[in-house]
Amino acid sequence: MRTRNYKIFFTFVLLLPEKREFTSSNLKIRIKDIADRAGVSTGTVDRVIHDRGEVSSRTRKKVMDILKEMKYEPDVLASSLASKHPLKVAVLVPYHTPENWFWKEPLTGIYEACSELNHFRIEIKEFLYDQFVKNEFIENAKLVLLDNPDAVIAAPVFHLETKDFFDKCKKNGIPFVSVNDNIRHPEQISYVGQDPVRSGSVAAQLMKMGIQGEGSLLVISIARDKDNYNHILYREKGFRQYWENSNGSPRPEIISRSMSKETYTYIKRVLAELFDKHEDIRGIFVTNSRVYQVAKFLFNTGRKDIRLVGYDLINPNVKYLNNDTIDFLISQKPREQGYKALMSIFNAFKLNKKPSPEQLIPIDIICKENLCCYQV
Amino acid sequence: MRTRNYKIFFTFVLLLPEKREFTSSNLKIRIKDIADRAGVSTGTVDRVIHDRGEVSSRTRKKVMDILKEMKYEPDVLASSLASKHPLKVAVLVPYHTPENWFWKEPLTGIYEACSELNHFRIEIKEFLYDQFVKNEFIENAKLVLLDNPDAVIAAPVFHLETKDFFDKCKKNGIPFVSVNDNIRHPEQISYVGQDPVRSGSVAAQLMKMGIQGEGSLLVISIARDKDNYNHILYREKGFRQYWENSNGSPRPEIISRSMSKETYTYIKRVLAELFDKHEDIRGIFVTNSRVYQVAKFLFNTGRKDIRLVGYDLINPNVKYLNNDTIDFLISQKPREQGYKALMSIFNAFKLNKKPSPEQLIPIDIICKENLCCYQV
DNA sequence: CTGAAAGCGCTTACAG
DNA sequence: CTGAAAGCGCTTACAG
Repeated sequence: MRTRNYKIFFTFVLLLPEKREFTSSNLKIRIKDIADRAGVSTGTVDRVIHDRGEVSSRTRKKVMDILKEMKYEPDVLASSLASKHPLKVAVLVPYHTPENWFWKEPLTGIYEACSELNHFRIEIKEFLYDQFVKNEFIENAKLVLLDNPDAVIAAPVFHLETKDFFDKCKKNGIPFVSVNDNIRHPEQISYVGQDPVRSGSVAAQLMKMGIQGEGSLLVISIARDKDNYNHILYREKGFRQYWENSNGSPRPEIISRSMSKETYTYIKRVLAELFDKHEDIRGIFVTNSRVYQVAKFLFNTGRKDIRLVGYDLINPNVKYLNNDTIDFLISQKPREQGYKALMSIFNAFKLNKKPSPEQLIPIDIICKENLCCYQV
Repeated sequence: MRTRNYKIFFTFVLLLPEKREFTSSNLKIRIKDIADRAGVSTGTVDRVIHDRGEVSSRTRKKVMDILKEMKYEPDVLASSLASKHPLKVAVLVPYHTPENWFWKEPLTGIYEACSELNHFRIEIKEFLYDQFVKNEFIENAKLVLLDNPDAVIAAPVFHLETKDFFDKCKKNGIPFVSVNDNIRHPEQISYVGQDPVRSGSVAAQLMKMGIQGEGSLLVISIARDKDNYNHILYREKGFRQYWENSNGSPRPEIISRSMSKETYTYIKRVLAELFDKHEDIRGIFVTNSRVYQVAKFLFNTGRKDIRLVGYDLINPNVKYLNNDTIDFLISQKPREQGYKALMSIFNAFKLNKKPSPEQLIPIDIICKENLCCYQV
């Protein structure tokens, strides 16, 4: 008689100086056990488990029932070891450049997760598009579908087109995870990203710490198209909400201004006008990563008295954080997003664990002093 | 002829709209390949790899050489599947109570990691001691050694005694990871925790944002014994360093005061005296989790104008963060510490990956608005 | 539609 | 000190 492995599980005894130990108990249920019980072969059980077809509906039903009854859980190790097919994951995100490497981070996170899951065979295929060119998105989305991956990770930069793409994934039976922005597709297995409204409130609280007393605040949104706009709107909303909810303290005047061009000359002119018009500006909240443009203006004009808060640890921002022009940056942790997205897919496929539908990333506050810990 | 699996590896081609794919290439090296090459059996290779003895030094040498030459990497899946012995990890940390649950978190992190590594057989055994009772530490340290685990995770609350314990681990060939506090034992495989000096500087920058202009700052250290003292000293050092390095801006006077009793009556009296003596106090930095005691004082005396920064997301602190008495808390992320500690051990044992000797945890800044993201 | 057998890469008694 | 063989739990052709 062979020795069987025991299933390990936790006993949570939390009496004080007590020890807690893993306790071995009930035998692990194997495919063989299911097969014996159902009076079929392991091959058949495998077919049922993986829905490979070629099983009579009667047998199928019987096996399914026993599977449930005995609470079968697959052994990922054995399964991966025996399987010849790797898990193919397609990643559909904007590409990055040395100047704008924000979108490099989710990829890095994905590869990080991948290397932790080294032993399970996972294949990543990248489909990268220009974040400002809708057609490139559409083109790449098509390629993804042609490639027929097991799962998809996508950043829904273009909302309508992404919805369309997700619909098609659904039709082809390909599960998908949305990162960084949430279009709330009913079939997405998870959203991994920040709560933009909340991050606006965080910005507001940081601002409040820095300004004390009266004065007005500027909310600057710099974006050359409306497609990436959702985040911006939500962030501003959160920023305003904060002041509305904080009773007692003096409420500053909040002036919103959006700019449709990203050139410094343009931004500089608009800012100069704003400062002329409003002499009591105490702080500026920039609703996305373009905060460095505003920082440049403040730095060049020697306005050290203005509090400045914005988003993302991209290089130009870091530079102005280090010379004290930007006070705080809020990180979207794009790397963590990628990491968690891939992990969710792995868990869903290999461990049959459904990820929680909304995986909110913490809103990290970065200042000059703690910056080093976040730059790996 | 059987079909061989190919080893998967990354090609990092970062040209722009290019796709990046996993490319299959060189065959994975198996024990069998090594055995063939060395003219021995797989059993012998296994003995060499795991240093199980019973191998002639000649054979051993030959196999070792080939192992290196062919860059053999074990297949964890197969190895775990075949192995009967679980990885036994002993955890030596203070126990927690409902009021003081800081030390619950590393355990939670460890179990989190454990459940991610579900399929590999890992057994955790807890050895918990009263953080204020040296003898309990010593007693539990002995028990750990008796238990003869494969690896140890320990929080070096009592420095000398921990050194002694680590020495014994070394002698018994048990690798150990130090969490939360670093006694820099030359043999520890890793330290997982924060940089306390740096966290003091972060506190200082947050303080600076909030105070503008002149005034003095209080640094309060509340600890009833000297054993946990290292952190406190380093944090204060970082706090002072910040002002020394920040030129230009007005430098506040910094008044340090340590309290050896934790009772509110005592703390209240001392604080009242300090406020009497120094009328221009603008902010208080409390160097550990006892910040709630100071918050209580400020709250009771209606001093809403004082900036307050301290450590750790324990319940009483969270309460005062939520009512705006504490402005910022710095989190030591004890859960993440536990998580990383266990992962390091797993990597070291199963994947032969040496962890980096110092794994610094980011210094997270928590305020009322982003608190929710950090409370899981 | 179903089963028997070989195989994934490693570890483990067992025999010598 | 060494090797041959069985086994970990699953998947995969192949034969019927």
